[in-house]
Amino acid sequence: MHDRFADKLLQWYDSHGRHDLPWHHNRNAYRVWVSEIMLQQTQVTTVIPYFEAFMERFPDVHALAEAPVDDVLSHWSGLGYYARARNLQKAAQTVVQDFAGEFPQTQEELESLTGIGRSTAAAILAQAFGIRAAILDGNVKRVLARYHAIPGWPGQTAVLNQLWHRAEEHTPEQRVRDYTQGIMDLGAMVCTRSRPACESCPLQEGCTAYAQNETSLYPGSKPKKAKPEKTTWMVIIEDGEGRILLERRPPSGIWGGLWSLPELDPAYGADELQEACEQSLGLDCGEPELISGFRHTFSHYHLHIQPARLNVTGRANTVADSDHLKWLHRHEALNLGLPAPIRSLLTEPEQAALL
DNA sequence: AATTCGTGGAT
DNA sequence: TATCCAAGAAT
Repeated sequence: MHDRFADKLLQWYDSHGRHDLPWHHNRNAYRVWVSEIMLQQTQVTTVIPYFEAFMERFPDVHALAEAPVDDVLSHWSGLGYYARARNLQKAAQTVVQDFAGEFPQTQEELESLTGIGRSTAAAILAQAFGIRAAILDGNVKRVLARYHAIPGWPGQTAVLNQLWHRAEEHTPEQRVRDYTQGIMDLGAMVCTRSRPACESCPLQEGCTAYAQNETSLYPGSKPKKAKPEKTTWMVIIEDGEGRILLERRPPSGIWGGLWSLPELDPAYGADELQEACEQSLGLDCGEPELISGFRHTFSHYHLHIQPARLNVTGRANTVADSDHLKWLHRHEALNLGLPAPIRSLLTEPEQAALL
């Protein structure tokens, strides 16, 4: 079936699409792959500076495969969803070891690499190799849900299956690279979440939601749930030389593998922090100085962070440097993979308190 | 199928 | 200020 959808989209893309994003230059599978992983659930404007710095430090798959994991995480610090960074390096090592450093060119082999799912694999095939494959990211979901007036939330399997069917249907044999970029650009620039620019849309003629004047109904929104509230102490413990104690997070779970401040059970009162430091960390500390607390919001819960500063009075090395505990100067700590609010706390404690 | 996993832009 | 939700994947 000859699909006018793709023809109109491609014509629009030629004159109105984005042709000079950083990963469009020196295009190769590695750069396309890294950009696609960074762009998962993350806006383009946020990704650009991270992508530039990452490519400077890890210019190819070998550099990434050989790097210390802390170096990789530090380049991801602030970007969120840190499993992406850990998976990225694992996949780089797989590409080097199992694929002789060359990215595979089949959907199945790409999806075998951790962190690469159906849509990302298709994006790599199309963008890097010009192989026909259908993508279905947030932009495409929005465009297709409106064009075909597909009701329901795309998180539901039945809705998602319909969207995938339409995505496959519209993807052309020719110019898949431009088509793939073009449909994402259309979603980002014209078929936007709110107030879409339907008057300048090349697909207006066939769009069912537009014909019904109901673009705002598509795609269906996610059912909302109240986010639980959690609380924690975070302690900035300094030794006599002005070094701070940092603790590595467990490999899985929130902020997995990142370095953070030691946390103490919120059941402790402010007047029990010295005792808590002694019990949890084996450190003798002086009077705590409380910093204003603030709330950090994750995708699925709120965290009240109550920071406190304490100085070590006894011997700081009762806590030895290890794989999960380190004494570091502030500027050394800032070179690690730190969660955003902890980086903020260590950089501008008073500013962080205002968040 | 439903949860988990971050952060910040946009409104 | 609060809410939604981004170039999703793993479990």
